[in-house]
Amino acid sequence: MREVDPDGKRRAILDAALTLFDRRGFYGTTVPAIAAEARVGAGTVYRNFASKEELVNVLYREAKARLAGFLLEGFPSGASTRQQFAHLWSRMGAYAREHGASLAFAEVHYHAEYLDEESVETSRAVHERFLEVVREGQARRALKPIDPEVIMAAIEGPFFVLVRRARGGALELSEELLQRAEQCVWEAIRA
Amino acid sequence: MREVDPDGKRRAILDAALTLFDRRGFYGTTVPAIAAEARVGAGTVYRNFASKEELVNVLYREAKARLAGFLLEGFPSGASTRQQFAHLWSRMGAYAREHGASLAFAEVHYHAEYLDEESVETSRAVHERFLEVVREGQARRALKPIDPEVIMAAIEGPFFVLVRRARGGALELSEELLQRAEQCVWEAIRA
DNA sequence: GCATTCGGAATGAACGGTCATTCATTATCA
DNA sequence: TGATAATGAATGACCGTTCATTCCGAATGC
Repeated sequence: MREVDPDGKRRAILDAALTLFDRRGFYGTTVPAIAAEARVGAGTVYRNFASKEELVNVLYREAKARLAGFLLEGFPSGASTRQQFAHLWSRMGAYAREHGASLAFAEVHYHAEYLDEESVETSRAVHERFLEVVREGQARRALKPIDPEVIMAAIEGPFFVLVRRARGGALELSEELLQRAEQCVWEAIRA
Repeated sequence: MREVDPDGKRRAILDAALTLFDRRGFYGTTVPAIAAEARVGAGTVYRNFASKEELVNVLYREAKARLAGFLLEGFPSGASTRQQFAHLWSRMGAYAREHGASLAFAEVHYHAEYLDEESVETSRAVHERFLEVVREGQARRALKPIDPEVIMAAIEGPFFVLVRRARGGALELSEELLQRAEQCVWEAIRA
């Protein structure tokens, strides 16, 4: 089979788009700007993606899937809920450090109107996967027996606020800070 | 003194802008669209605001100030930290219900590049005001003696996630849900 | 080995449309 | 009637997208 995109132009376009969408949002980013950042001609963007909308959707699904894959990598299915939570939290921290822009992108574009059905479905599926982890923790009586959405919000929420403030330069996402936060969040969700 | 803007056109423009910025963001909203939504001519927008940028900044500062004022209205300075927290949480819920768009606007535009120095300063000052409340709770040994930013994130974060999901139609911001969440958050931050 | 041919990849100037903003004109009212 | 408020068509810039053209490496013929 012939290799697709041997020069990695498609990849370069996706990376450039991520950088710019992260900085100025979907409407604030122009296709010529993406092309320039990727060092390709404007036409090349349209050789790889049907439209600016398709581009942002491909990027969104990729960001969501990559995040979910990263968090669940090495997930200790057999371990205690406390240990499972520690795993997820630590992976979240690592992901924020390594792929900050991608993380912010996956989070902030939640339910934007340019997201198509497939993207919304991807988002829903990823969310559902983590709800299952929460439900399992509840079944073991390790987590509070309340609406799983509240548990999810108690985990995601503080994390995203800290990541955002860190990306804005207001604080450093140090190991210690994340560990303090982990302790708080665990006390919020534990049964 | 002559009354300024007796027809409330400035107000109408601000309200229209909030509706549209909330729906499609800053770059996704056009000035003619704001004018149409406010039922004024496009030129009238420029009679009241120097530019689209000034308009969004005025709106942002107004949203931030209104939110802070609302939360601190009737704040029980003499009460226990637990009661102070209950007050803030309940006001947050009321604000989300009454001014959802304004709340989302004040939150999501955090550190957008079209915000000017004055807006950033307003944001910083409001944040600082709430940090002080946290520090007082820590001084009384009612809250965990950790970085106040973590405490703030533990409060704000879950709340904003729930509000966002509720606005997206994924769940209802019921009184019961908010009370469960309040209990979780309190356990996260209490000493 | 070298010249030639070939076809998809890449390009960026050009296009129709829309943007933020202006301003000549009209409407309003003290 | 004069001063101010309001208007919306006009403007120049820039948008997303197209497509005639160029580029480039593999295949072919000699």
